[in-house]
Amino acid sequence: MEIPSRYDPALVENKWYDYWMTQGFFHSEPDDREPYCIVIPPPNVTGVLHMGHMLNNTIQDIMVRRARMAGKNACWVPGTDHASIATEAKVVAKLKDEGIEKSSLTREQFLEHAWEWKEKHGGIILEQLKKLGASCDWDRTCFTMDEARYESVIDVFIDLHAKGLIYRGARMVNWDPKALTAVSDEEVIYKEVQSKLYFVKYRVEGTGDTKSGKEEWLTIATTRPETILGDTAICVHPDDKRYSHLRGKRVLIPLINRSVPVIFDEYVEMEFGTGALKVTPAHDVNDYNLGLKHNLEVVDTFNPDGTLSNAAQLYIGEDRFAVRKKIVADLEASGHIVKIDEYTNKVGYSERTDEVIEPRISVQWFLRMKELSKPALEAVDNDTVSFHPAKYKNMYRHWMDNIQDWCISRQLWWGHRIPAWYAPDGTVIVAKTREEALMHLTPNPSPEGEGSKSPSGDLGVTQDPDVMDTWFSSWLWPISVFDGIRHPDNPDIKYYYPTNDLVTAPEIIFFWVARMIMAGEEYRKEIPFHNVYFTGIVRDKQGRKMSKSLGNSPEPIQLIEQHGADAVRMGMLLCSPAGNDLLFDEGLIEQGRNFCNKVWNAFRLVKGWELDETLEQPQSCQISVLWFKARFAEALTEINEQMADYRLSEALMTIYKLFWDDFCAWYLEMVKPAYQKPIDPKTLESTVNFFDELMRLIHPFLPFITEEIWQLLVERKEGESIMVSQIPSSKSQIPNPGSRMPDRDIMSSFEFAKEVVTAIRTVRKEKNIPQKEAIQLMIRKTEEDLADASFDEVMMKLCGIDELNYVNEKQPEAVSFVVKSTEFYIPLTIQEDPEEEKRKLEEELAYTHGFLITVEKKLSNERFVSSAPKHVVDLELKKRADAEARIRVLEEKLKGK
RNA sequence: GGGAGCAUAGCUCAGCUGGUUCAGAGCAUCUGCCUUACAAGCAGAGGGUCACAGGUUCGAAUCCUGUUGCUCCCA
Repeated sequence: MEIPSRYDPALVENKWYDYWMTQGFFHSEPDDREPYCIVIPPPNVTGVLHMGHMLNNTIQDIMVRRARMAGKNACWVPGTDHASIATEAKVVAKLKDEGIEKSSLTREQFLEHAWEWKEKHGGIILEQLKKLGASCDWDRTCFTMDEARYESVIDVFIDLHAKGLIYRGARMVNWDPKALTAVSDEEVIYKEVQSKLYFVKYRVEGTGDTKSGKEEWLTIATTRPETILGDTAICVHPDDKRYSHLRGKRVLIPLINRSVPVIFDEYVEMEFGTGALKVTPAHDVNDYNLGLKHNLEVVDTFNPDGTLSNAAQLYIGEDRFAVRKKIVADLEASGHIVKIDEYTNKVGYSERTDEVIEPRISVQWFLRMKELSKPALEAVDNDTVSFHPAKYKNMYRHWMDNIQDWCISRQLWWGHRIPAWYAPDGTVIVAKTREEALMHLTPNPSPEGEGSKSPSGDLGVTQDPDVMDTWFSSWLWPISVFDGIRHPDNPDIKYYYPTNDLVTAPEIIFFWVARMIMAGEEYRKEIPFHNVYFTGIVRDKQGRKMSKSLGNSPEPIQLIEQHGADAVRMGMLLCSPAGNDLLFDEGLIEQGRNFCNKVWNAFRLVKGWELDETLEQPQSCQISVLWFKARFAEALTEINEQMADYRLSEALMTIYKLFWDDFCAWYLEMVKPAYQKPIDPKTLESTVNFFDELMRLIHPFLPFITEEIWQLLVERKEGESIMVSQIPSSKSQIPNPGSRMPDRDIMSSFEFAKEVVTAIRTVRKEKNIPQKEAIQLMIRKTEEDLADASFDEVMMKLCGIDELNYVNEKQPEAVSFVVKSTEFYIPLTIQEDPEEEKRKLEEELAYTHGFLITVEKKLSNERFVSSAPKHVVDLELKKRADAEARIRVLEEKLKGK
């Protein structure tokens, strides 16, 4: 036998991926078939493949491959995302390593470096996805900043501005002092940190400043003493008796002695701290709102990079966290610190740079969300877009109901530049090009007034230096990959849009999913996809999120190299119940690998059979074929239902059991010829067909091994491939022609035979009868149990029975057992222990009696009989009859002991 | 602080609008086997008051209420 007993994925995976590529199987063009389309959640150009990608893309690949094999025109569009902040940070860091400061470069020079970086690193993940087997249409690969996508984003900005949905305004934004840009609410991650609560006292103005006057102090509690210099009020609750005497009074800010008013507002929690809150409108969102309400002064004490500004008066130019330490020391020295408590609070961090976010007032561009969110909310509410699992609908609705305007500008260079132009007089024009902007500014522009070279022509007009939030390009993705913004009627967008399924992580339901639905409704008047499948987060065995910093994430490519892509795909899926987080364990990949090996060895067995054309098909094989056909059809229905419900891991488990248990452990053992004996043509043909069907069923999950075996199973022509073959369907199932038995009867009849086989195996084991030693079996039927001999030959084969007889009498010199209400005897010379036998029988009898009692209890309950549905009552009646029959058999058997 | 969800075997999870011998699956564990496809295997076995306390019902893992514990989202 030249086929090795262990499957080696390294030998086959690249071979078949190359074959699929050269055959062009991944590419799709519109035609008259039904389309099936998925757009990939574009990975960052900064990223490398991590476990989350592996899971996410395995799922997409399974769905695309199934659709393709179901005869649909399947198209999976890949691409990458420019990741504005992350990429810019990487490029800045890289330049710094080379001794180049970003500030020393012009915008154009910097972007050259950025593009260079993107060309070098941007495609890494896509290349890695190929190792996983991803059947993306690589000819359609997109990038959020390539020409078509870039222009689409600009067009949309201009359009939404024209519609009055985009506006510019001063707001408190989440400022990232490291990246020097605003970020959206969604990009702030709140982390619990151990910090301190400082109790600081402020002197009430007009007390203690004359010799006679008694000093009076007001103590506040704060976690951010460095912002004290920006305080413009102290706020207390109007009902707070402790402070009611301070109405109309002012207090002095420590160290700088600025006088600020004491204000009263119900916003303050009396129980927290001292009940007195310092108000710093420039540096806290809530304080900002309080400031608006009470018309407070705004003193911005920070520079954009998080150092203190001139307005702070003290510590100018020093970092905010250094100042925190210093000011506490100074306050302590000046006697303003009352006490310092340990305190746990939540602090916002930038998702991209992990820097502590500084709330800051600045002028930004915003997108008004109320109007856009309405149709998008409806689409999910009425299941035009279905979420899987559906529990995310609640979360979605809640967010959409409380939606805030979207801050879409970022103070960065890498990205889609905001198409807004400023004239020296402050006029703002949104236009696609400088020329267009100039046309708006000067009704009759001079013909030579082009470009920045002629200041007289452009009147000193400058373009907004900022770019747009990365998600402002991602939200167009399902449309823009088909160029449907610029060319709304092109054949691709008309054919593929709306797409079918989106597979993504729940973490970006607002960042991305919700906004894509909005963009779809706005620009196509149609949803972008019918279904959204939310995968779980990949965690380690201890439930920790996998991350680079923890070092608890395996290197995916290494896993693939070690165990094969099929095994990795299977391992990931086995631990990913729909919508739940998955606790990844390399042991699961081993399970996947073991399964591949099982498939491989089953193939070795079948391939090794020698055919004898002259042989008749034995009855045992005939019935075995009929049984497996029925079992396969049953499993297929189950798998189809599970797939339709997006329960992929369950579908895979059904497949696992179908192949391993039903096909290998039972069917192959049933039809397997004796050692070195040939097989008959009918059985071989059926078995090869089963194998073929099983491979096609498994292929979307394990693309490589199934292709390898499918190609070796029978002679294939060049250009043939399992990935473009038909997936088994209930329609393709031929109802068993040679049998008079319906499938259901074959199945139940086999279940009975299985029980008998198991019982005989137990007897063999208990009585120490070696496998080689043949035994006799006698069956004593009862009237209740209609004789069914269809699997007798199968039983004989599986249990090493050389003689099988039906009898009417009890057999004295034999081991006996009961299945359902049929008695079986195996004649034995060995003496068995009558006491032990009796005990067992009594035990079983007691159990059956107990069971009968519970059934009779139900049946004697009139309210049960009258109110339960008929089929439930009938079932109880049948249970009673079965139990009674069994009791009769057992009792009779016991009498003889 | 506001909202959502979860709690079933050692682990990860199924268990639909209450009703099959309903308490399940896979893994892990234990016991036998190197039985000629596979020890990455084969044949068996054990293991759970369905978080806790009430309630509704002829009947509750399933529906309701409360308690406890955990997770996520928003502020």
